[in-house]
Amino acid sequence: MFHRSFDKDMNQDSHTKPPPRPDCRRTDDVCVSTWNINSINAHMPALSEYLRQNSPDILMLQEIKTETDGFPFLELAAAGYNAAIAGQKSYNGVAILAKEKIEVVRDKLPDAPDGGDQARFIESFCPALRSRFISVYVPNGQPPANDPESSDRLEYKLAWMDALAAYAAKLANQDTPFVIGGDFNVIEYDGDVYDPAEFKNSAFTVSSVRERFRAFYYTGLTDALRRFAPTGAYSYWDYRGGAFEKNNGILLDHLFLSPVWADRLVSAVVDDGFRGVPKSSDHAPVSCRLSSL
DNA sequence: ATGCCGCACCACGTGCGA
Repeated sequence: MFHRSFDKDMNQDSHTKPPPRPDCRRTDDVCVSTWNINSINAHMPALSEYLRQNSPDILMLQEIKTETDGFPFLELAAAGYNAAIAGQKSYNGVAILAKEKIEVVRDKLPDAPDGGDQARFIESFCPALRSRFISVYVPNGQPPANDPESSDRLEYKLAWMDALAAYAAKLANQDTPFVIGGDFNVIEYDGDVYDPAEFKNSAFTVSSVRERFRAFYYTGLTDALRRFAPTGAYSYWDYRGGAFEKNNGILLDHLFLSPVWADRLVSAVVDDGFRGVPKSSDHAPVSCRLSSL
């Protein structure tokens, strides 16, 4: 009787779809990540391992700290990745890694201060994913140690963020879906830092910076991580003082989705295991899954 | 108040980062 019944059930189900697999197993999803790598050459082993384990379709990188000449194109190609880069010697430098072919749309933020001399922005288009992907590294804004009263760097940061908000507003009026990922160097809420008092009135928390951060994403963008990460999720931990072990972290890295992608957001997470490995960046990757267009 | 750590480089000291 059991077998008879079983066969009958099978026949009844033969024209229905199989049960959905868990989200993490859906191979048609698009995985998009961002990571402040703090020198791509110093942290290539960790990057290779991240690509092998997580296999993101797109990875936005910041602080690659090299020009094109020193960029590890060959190793990345061996790992199955194309790269678009806006490089700079020693400091800054951004890139976008992609499994599929990508085209550089621009390698400077329009109307950035100093004409965008600092390599903090790169915009790509991926025909296979029918989307733009933009990697940004917002200026730090803190004064240098030898001139703690100066405001030049904060002013540069504010001007840069004004230009970013203006550009996001332009993108919002275009049809192409996009993701803007990067290190925004903003502590949006006091809950995004282990000790708000220590960062009070810093270039990460002052209202002028928070206001510009919101002006940027209030153009209609969705912060992927906010949908899923709890308060107290961090993406940066200082190298000093055992900050990672104490979880003395800060949330600085974000993935912002245009509306079409926001409707397809499946999950988002900080891959904080990659902050714990030896010779790691001081930032962890942030990644999200999107159901494909 | 300072260094705490780790990166790059006109490198054995300095600038930068958050």
